[in-house]
Amino acid sequence: MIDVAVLGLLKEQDLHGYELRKRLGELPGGRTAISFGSLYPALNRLERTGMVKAVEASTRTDRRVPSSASLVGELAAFRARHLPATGGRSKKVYGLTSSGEAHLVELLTDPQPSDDRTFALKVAFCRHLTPAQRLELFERRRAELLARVAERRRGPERSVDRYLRMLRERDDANLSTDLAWLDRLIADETQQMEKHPS
Amino acid sequence: MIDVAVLGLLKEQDLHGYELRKRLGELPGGRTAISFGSLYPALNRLERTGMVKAVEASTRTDRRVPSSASLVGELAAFRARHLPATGGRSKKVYGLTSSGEAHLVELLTDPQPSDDRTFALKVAFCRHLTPAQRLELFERRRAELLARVAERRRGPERSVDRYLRMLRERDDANLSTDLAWLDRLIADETQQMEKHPS
DNA sequence: CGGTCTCTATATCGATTCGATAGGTCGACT
DNA sequence: AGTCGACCTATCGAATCGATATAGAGACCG
Repeated sequence: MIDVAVLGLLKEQDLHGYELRKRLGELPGGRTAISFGSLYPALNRLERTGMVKAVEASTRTDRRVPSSASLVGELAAFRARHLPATGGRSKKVYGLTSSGEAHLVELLTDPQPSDDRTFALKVAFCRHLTPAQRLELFERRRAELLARVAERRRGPERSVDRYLRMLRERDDANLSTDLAWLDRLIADETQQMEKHPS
Repeated sequence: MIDVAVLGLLKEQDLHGYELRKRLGELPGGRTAISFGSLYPALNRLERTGMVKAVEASTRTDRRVPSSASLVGELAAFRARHLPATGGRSKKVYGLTSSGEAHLVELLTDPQPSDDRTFALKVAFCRHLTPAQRLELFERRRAELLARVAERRRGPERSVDRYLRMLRERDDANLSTDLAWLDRLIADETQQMEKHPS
């Protein structure tokens, strides 16, 4: 769901559509980029349901420190800091409402299994969860992956086709990698909880 | 694209919608399953454009050897072989036309970059290509993955957030796995071409 | 015998998402 | 002077999904 992405990004900072899409494409998790054809309708929907509201196009929209950006980027940032409301069409800057903030946590802790893209997004914003909620998220994903492994084992069927066999091998390898990665996440989180017990 | 999947499956055997979807879910490549809401409109579209046509609900629709199927499956296969037109609603069995066959090869050799799901489908049916066409498919994919690696290196940005860092690590691991897998495919294919030069 | 469950099978609905495209402003390079 | 690319919002048609309706047949159960 695109909602997780939008609410997660707005949680940290008010943004307008174009910038929202750019940051979405930048964050890891493999192919997170979405099209404007999805984004703008989604923003309208979220505004209609009160999760998000348009804020005044504030001076100082951009708070990022342009640490090692390109020359063009630095110039753009300079302009954004000193010459409000320049460049392009008038921006419509969106901000998260309190009910939007609540909805984000709901989406992040939603127990129904997420597909790969959605899970990646959840991890990307899981810093807004409690350690216990994070552990639950990771454990649920682990269970789901183990179910996939089991399901695959049920029907090996020994394909006659070379390429189908190769595809299966690739799936196995990626599943193993993902499981090992998840185990590392879970171990780290457990350790954190032991060091700082609530 | 769903077309690759449908045409690829029909290339080997005439099938009806329900069975088509079942087999699609069975073949490897991770989450290849599609919904009926996609399949039936797609079948209508393909029929309208002459890629596919409804054939008579022949006796002997099922030619699969029920080698190690479940008991239920064997019974169903037996029935399918001996009692035509039993079970469920009347089937509409689709077959590939010659122009559909040509379109399949076109889709399989289409040089524009495919997303992960589509690439998996292409590999699943690449046995219908010539060795040279297969090599091209694999090499193009390899180039695309290398481009992703390069793009990622351009903006490391050293996230402050632990979970974003972990996501990036996971992406790196999966990319490496995929590249190694692809190299194996390419090496095997090259070897095959040397052994059996055309 | 009836009840109801699962499997087979086709089909459609509304909502979501995508890809392409069309606007429109501005500065930079040629 | 012209055009190129960045920024920025927006919409359209088509593709796809998930849920749901409909329906026949056998299986399981008391």
